[in-house]
Amino acid sequence: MTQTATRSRRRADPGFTRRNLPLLLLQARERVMAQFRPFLNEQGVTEQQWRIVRALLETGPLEPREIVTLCGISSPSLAGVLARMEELDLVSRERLDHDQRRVKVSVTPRSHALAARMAPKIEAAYVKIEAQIGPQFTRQLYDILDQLLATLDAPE
Amino acid sequence: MTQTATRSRRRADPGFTRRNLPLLLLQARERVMAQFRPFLNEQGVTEQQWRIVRALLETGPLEPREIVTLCGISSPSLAGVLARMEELDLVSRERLDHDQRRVKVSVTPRSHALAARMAPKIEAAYVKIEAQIGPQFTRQLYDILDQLLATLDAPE
DNA sequence: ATTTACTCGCTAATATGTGAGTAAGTCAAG
DNA sequence: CTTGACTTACTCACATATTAGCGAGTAAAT
Repeated sequence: MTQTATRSRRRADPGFTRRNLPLLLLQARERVMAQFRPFLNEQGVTEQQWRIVRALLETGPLEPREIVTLCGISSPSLAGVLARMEELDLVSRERLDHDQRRVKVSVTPRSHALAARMAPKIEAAYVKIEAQIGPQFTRQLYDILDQLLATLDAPE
Repeated sequence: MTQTATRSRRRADPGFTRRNLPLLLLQARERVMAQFRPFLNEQGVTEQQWRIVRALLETGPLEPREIVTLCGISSPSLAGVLARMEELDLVSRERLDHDQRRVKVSVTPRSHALAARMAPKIEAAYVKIEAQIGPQFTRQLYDILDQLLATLDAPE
């Protein structure tokens, strides 16, 4: 009976030999994000909006194409996100003179003010996280992620 | 002038001292997922559907509450996902007799067949990934993620 | 038996992700 | 100068995420 059950389970269940890596990365991100989410909600910004504001502050004005690759937001999503952010006066958009296809996205005073309110809390959360997992482990984590990203670049 | 520019930039830009960890984890997951996505599309299943099928096959029938924590899908999302999966005959749902609030979600022959078609390609993709990043690095990656998840468990 | 607190799955409204496709703009070849 | 390949941002249809809240069901305390 046990034999039959085992046999039929084996026939039906492919029996995965590897753990679910995308799921592990998803859960890891969620755990980290949970440390920051309260501050985002407090300030009334979404994760995507904050990612874009932070990228613009660090890099200067960007074009949608660049935001897509830098922030990991798909082009169709970005269209709506930027429209809402412009409505909220978090960014401004303007066409480039020499190439009417392209757009320049810039920060506004309002997003500067937002970042000024957010930054201390974000920094404090990072300090707390690093204290929990240890400085050596923190370095390892960043190193591993950098190496993974460097190795698996071209989707093919 | 440069001084003025610098001064005004400093006033506006909080100057983040930490790299964007959630973004790094997001990008890492996306790079890995890109190795599997073609197979999912080929078989006509979404990422969430496949995560659920795989969890059910590995663990046996589950209740929605358990799927939420195991698969990292929020309860509101899961309602729609399960409804569509039931429509596609990928899972079956039934109320528990002794507690009418609860539901048991089970796999169907169709999802068994799906998994049988998927498993070899998934396994091959893992082999390819591990070959690219090396076996030692692979272990480090899983270890780091496990430790991170073990350390940052309770959101508070 | 009834109130009370709680659990569970679900709905509603809005924002974002995914896959396919499109219109306008640019540019090089004919 | 015009055609055709290409780029860029965008739209559309649908699936999922997020936040809040709801209604039925359960169980413990009255």
